[in-house]
Amino acid sequence: MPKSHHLVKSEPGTYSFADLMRDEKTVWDGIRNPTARNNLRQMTKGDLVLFYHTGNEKQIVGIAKVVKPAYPDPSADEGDWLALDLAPVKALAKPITLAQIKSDKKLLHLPLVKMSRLSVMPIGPVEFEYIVGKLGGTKL
DNA sequence: GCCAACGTTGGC
DNA sequence: GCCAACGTTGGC
Repeated sequence: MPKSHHLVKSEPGTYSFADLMRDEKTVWDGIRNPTARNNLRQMTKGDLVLFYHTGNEKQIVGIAKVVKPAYPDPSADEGDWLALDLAPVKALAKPITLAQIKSDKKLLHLPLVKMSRLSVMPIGPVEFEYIVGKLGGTKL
């Protein structure tokens, strides 16, 4: 399966990228939205994931990777929900704010802009590279 | 505090 | 099966 790129959101007060760096690995569970769940299902081992902070920050702060693809969410009592395991790759040299994304024609179409409730979404390879490399000033 | 953009629920 | 009302999330 070809590699894909995604973006996940987290409230930094609940679980931040710094927490992921500290833990070295985490279970990404608790997703209760069908669209987000379907996106989780598309992610395979080794896929890179942008890590976005919601709330006061509203910015992409780091890159993570999938270390274990989707499996039934252990935190779900009922229903068809998925979790997966994430590990940190590196923090972005320069975080990219939502305002910056909204003001950039190349990124204006990202689901992040209009579908504010969606917590897991695909990102095209071109956009991913543009965000990480050009805007984020980060080399993988 | 309000609004936008969903998803869910329940009456019909 | 439709859709109005309500709930939720996240941004402004």
